[in-house]
Amino acid sequence: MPRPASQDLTSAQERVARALADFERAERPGFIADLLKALRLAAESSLTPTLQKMARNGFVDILGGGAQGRSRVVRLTVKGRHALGIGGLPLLGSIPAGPLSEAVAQAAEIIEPGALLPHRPGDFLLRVRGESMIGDAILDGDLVLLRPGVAVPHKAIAAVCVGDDREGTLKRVFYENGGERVRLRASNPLFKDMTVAAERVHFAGLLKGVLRHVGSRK
Amino acid sequence: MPRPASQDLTSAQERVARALADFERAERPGFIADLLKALRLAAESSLTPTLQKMARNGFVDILGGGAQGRSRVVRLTVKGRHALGIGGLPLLGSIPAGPLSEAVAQAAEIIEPGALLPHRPGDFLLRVRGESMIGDAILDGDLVLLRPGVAVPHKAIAAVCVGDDREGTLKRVFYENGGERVRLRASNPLFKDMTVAAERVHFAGLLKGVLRHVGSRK
DNA sequence: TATTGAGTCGTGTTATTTCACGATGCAATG
DNA sequence: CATTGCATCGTGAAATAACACGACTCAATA
Repeated sequence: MPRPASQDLTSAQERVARALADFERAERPGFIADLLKALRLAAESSLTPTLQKMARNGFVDILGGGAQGRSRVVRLTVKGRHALGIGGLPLLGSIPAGPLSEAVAQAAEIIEPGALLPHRPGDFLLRVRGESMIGDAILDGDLVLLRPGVAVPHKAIAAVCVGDDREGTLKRVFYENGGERVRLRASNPLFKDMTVAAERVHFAGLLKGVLRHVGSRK
Repeated sequence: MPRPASQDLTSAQERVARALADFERAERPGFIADLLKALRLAAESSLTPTLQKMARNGFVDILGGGAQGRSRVVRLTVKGRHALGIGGLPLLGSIPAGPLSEAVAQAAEIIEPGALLPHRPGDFLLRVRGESMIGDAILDGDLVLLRPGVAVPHKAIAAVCVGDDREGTLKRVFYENGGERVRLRASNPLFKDMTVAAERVHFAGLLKGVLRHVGSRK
């Protein structure tokens, strides 16, 4: 076997990385002591040099430490997870024709689950009821990500409440008369436009994303 | 101020929780020593009782420890993040009419970012090109979550490759002649159906989800 | 007013960890 | 065959963290 390049993991490094992946799956921090047990290593000094090499190559982060007695915690980086072929969702350029692992290696991007739908604090989800936005490819049962407290641009889709209406609906927003009046349009042609005074309209949130589960979950 | 119920955080507990949230945002593990510094507490014994109460009430997890010299790492639980009103996306029952915090408190569910689109190892994303699935509310530029290696049910949508075609497309799949032939239908009526022998069809993945970003990301 | 509990601080003990050093076996390379 | 790098193991010393204890303040209650 040729000596692996610094982009790859040596066999021992891969063993360490897999153990770290197990820790991550169990949502446990990667304490050195636990890692030692999982790898059945006798002494901490058997692990540290390997770990330091992995950290130098960017496969893991070593947090804490720096002084004697101060515990370290090891974590896989995105690069480390990628090197194992796990974690994150590969965003492929085209439908994979050959073996999957090959396609994953060519993945244009690896997207972490948490980054799938970028959101800020304050954002919220709403489950869409009814077919009123079917023309904008939003179906009954879809989840929509809404952002309150931001300006709703002309022609954008937002969750709006009119007057004392508590329920509210998704509508495409058009400003008319220099902003005095607001036209609300459902994208289903069966629904008619509604035009109301701007002060009677309350924007609950601007549409930032759409999410749909197909088939049974998981 | 009345003594808070065990479901709420006392002021000191909230301070600790906010510090932990900061750590989480910075993707740093919650070492006791770092926590002490962030809270400007003089001694570790000032923090431990508070932490233990929070752990008993399910706001934080204390990992590690158990023996002298073995470091602990503290992490906010989902309940803890919820108590701070941060983290996770609240799935609301209806559009919030009043103040947002009230609506969030009534949230039917708090969804962690990683659980938004449930996926298994091996799943991958593909960016949809073209308007061929517009009738199924999948637009140009949407991301679709595909699961390879599972059976494609009748009438389900899947990424398919026919023959030597490498590109592949999203199609709705119908089995005919007892499974001998497969009819592939784009949901855009401008595209015609295609019927091919089952052995010439390769399913790259079964559609499990659709994801759309609206407007600029972030 | 007395009581209760939370939060804070300090001290001492003890177990554990990190760190630094050297030594060995092994595989692949030149 | 000698060299190089990796992985493993052992030892010793220094430093630190957890743990347990008691004491104090402060607020809200009964």
